[in-house]
Amino acid sequence: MALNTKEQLLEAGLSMLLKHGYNDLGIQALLEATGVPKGSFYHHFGSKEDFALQVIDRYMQEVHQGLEAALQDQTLRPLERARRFFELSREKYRQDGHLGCMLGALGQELSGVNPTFARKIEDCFSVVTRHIAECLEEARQQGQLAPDADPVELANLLLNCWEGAALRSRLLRDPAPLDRMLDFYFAAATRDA
Amino acid sequence: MALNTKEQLLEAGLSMLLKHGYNDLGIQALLEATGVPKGSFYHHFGSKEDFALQVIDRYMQEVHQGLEAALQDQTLRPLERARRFFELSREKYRQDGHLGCMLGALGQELSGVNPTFARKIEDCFSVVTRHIAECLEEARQQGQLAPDADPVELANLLLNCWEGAALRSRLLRDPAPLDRMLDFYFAAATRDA
DNA sequence: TATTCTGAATAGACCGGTCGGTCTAGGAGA
DNA sequence: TCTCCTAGACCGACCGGTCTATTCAGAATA
Repeated sequence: MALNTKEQLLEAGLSMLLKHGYNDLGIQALLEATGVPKGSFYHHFGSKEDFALQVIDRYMQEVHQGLEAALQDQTLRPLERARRFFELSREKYRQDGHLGCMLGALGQELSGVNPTFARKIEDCFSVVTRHIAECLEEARQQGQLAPDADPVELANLLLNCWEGAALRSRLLRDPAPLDRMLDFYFAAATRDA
Repeated sequence: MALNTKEQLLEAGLSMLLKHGYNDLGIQALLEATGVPKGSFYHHFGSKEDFALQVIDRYMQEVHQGLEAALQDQTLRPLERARRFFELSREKYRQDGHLGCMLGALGQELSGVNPTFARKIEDCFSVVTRHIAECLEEARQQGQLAPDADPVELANLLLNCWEGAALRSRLLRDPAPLDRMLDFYFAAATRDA
């Protein structure tokens, strides 16, 4: 039951961290929600911080699944693949109750004070943008983007604006800002192809 | 000294809330930083939440100053006025140590759990977008934007993307994402004027 | 196969410290 | 004197984390 318990904690951590953030999530609440005793928690995790970092790793596993599902889809042209990734993310947010992106939430909450989390989350973002940038480079080569477009900068732009839209979507519990942002971005990026 | 004490608390609250967020900011730390005894705090504020809400009000006073300084500047064309507002904000972020926007930070941290803050912060955002939208409408009338452009939607887009860039800027302690976002947005919005 | 051993995992009482918040007393200006 | 404000001791609750006892599956031994 060892792996099972750890999995259970990480799984609950995904939803509880997304909703409560880091500081408002008590270990005790997590244990009550999962029925796991405290001793088990500190057997599997060195600290609350260690736990949260592992939850982020798990979150990134899901992100990578999304990236793979969208960016490897050979039935789509490159730009549509990139957009598909964010549409898949939007669907995940919907399933989670329109609470937006955990990376954005934890990044805002913790990066003012905790450099470990700031670096961790920035690393996650930069991994994602790297994948998106590769996809956008393909789009550029296929003429979907202007020949002088900068895929890395465009990818960062896309992700950053997405995170802003995700915040607004979290405030309003409404996915509309996400779609509006994608419409605007892809219209703008495509226009001078 | 009554007003003075309250002012002092709000002033310290501005910087401490921006850096620490809500849950990581202890009343005690605030009192030690200001030299104010606990009794005074609870004389002026009903609770920690009440205090934070008033800090947000104070933050919005500064935002309104920025809005006024930028959007009323008759030496600039409307679109340049809008951009100026965000450039003023960027300078404020710089002074505060590149910690981004307090509304975005508190919005992400608290909106999952606390509807009072979610509503409050969404209200702040919608007030700002309303001003920006008026300015963009003027731009549309003057031919700086396409005749069929939707100023309200464009204003929301602008603010949301800005908040995303502010998060990234906070993570990296670097204003570059803010400027990149403005460049992209205004190039895109202007292109088909 | 039966028995012993062992280390991982479970279980929760318990710890000091800190949390937000209350209370009462004193001081200052009207 | 009366009202506002300062002042800080004090409160119970809860925080993250430690500690020790116990359980239990499976390897080792015979």
